[in-house]
Amino acid sequence: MGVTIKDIAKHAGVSYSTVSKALRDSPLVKEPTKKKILAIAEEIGYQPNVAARSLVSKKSNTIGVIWPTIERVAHSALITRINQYLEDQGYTTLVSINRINTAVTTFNRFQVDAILLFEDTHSDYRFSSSVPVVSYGIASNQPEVPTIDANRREAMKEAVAYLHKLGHKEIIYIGEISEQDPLQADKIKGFKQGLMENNIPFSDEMLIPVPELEQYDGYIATKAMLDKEKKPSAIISSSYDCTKGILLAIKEYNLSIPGDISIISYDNVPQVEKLEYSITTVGVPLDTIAKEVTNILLDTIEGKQMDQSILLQPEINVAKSCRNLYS
Amino acid sequence: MGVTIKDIAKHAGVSYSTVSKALRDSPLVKEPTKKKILAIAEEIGYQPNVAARSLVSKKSNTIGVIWPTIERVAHSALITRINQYLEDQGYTTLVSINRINTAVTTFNRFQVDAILLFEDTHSDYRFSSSVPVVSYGIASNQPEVPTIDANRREAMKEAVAYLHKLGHKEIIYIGEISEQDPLQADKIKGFKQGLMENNIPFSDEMLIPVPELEQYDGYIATKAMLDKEKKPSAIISSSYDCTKGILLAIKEYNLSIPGDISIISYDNVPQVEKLEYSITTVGVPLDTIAKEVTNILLDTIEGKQMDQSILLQPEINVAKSCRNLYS
DNA sequence: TATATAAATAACAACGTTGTTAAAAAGAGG
DNA sequence: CCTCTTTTTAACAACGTTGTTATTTATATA
Repeated sequence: MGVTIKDIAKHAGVSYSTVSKALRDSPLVKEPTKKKILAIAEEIGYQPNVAARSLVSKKSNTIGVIWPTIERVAHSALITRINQYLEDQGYTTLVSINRINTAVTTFNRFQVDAILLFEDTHSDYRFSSSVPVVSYGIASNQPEVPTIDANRREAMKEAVAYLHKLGHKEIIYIGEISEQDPLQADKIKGFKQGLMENNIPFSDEMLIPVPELEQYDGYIATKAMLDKEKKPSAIISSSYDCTKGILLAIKEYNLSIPGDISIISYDNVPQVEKLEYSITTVGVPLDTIAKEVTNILLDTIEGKQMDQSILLQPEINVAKSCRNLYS
Repeated sequence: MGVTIKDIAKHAGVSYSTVSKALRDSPLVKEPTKKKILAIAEEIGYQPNVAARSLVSKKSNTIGVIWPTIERVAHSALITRINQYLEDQGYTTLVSINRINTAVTTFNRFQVDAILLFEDTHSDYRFSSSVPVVSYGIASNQPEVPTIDANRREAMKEAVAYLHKLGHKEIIYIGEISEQDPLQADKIKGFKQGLMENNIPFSDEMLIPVPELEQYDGYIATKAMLDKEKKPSAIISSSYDCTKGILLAIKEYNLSIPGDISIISYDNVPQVEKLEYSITTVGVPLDTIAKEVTNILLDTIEGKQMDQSILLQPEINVAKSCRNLYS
């Protein structure tokens, strides 16, 4: 085990420092020598030792992702995407599923170049990290940790405004009604604000709660809602999975979209393309978020000063699921 | 940035080698000195440098977990549990969500002490690793990689045998019918074998397919099944989530468990306790799997030779969801 | 009190790499 | 053919730690 540059050096009959330079493609070593060394390295299966390398270079080309709640599937698509972008930039991501403090400590020991923190709830922690930390989702309770997030509130406001522009007044919101989860709470705030700004009176029946944001929950909630005599003209769904369930329920009741009922879905994930209906969505495209987060991580590594808090602006992706009541 | 043992040494007025020993709680340094050094280390916020440490000790006290399919939630609970056990043993886990080959390379560079590989599908890869690899789920196509898994086939056989013992003959299986996914295919094999061994003739209608193993899928499939005139006397559900959906559908049809219909669920996760009904389950308890996997990893690290393939035997957890037709 | 022995601490090499500096080899100019 | 550059390669220190060996200090024995 453990082929080192010294082994390569022996095989090639050069000094190990020459090998090091050849492997890093330094101009300080002649082309033929470089070729030869590279070939030998390949042949004897050389793998650079990160420990040694980062010991001297103080860089590990690794980003630590803290994701304590893997059991909740919420961020997995985003993390996958970010991982890809970082890989393109020559970085490796490593995920820790431990408590925030433990994870920060681990990543500091490993001298990752930056830490990306996903947190779902406002938990009470406090850590010190010599490695820069960027938080996605909700503002960390460490004020010095910059945060990036999608502007959920704005998205919901836009959704309401869009529906109102099409003449909708009986709008309902299907989603998680939780004070605990600030991400969900924010959406509801946006919904209410949107109503207010468009002079639509709010009432509690406009909020249909679901226990979780899964397909199943959307399905059940929608069926219960459709069983009532008074049906809304439009539904705002608070997540893609929820939307899937809503669509199925609507189909089961033989209602047409957007003929009988309009629907706009939060989340801007590529999967919407695959749905049976062409669904209008609002939100920050997953890919945009991934790109932004990646860039911020890279900037942070390069020591660029950044804003403390970045809110990504949502986009409406108009499809055919909302009916214009005026036409 | 970067408090090192040399800094501690200066503060304490001792040599850095003494500090190293004190921090590792070596008997070679006097108790008062140790105390003092520890205090100073704490005070100035010392964090050992993994790079340096593992460079010399060739150990990182880290286990690399390869989990390329984070978007599928299947293994998350198990990974969480394993992570806990390993933490108790002084190990840190790091998860890579990259392709198997990339992940193996990364973990080799990082010199983790062992690699735990989760793979869902038979993919065609081949890697070389100087670090020992243990695979969970399906046998790796690298014969030298030991595999540990739950005996799904046996579990299903036991489920059928149990139901047969209670007098059931109209048994159906609700689950994913996929040739692609060897884990699911194995369950079905067990189901069929169980039928055969108990002289129950098999027919295709006994297999109710679901697109995925989610709650929603179980719900829909069960409803469709209950709409037919001929209802089974017992259902075998192939996952916990599926079971949740099945229960809801049954409830919606005002059928009683086990009065009208019996149910036994695969998966042996602690959450069953929280279900509305007391459900009989079959499978290897999640915790048992986690413990076994942890032990095998630790054994592997210590260089103990192990069997190439370990199949964990399932247990039946009898509750009140299966009716005895003879009584 | 001098000496042998044990205990505690210090010094140093090593791990595998990189960056800098020194040395050797090759070319250019007279 | 010798000197002066320039190119290429070699040598070496450093990164922060651990394990081994050497040195100092304290303790026990005669």
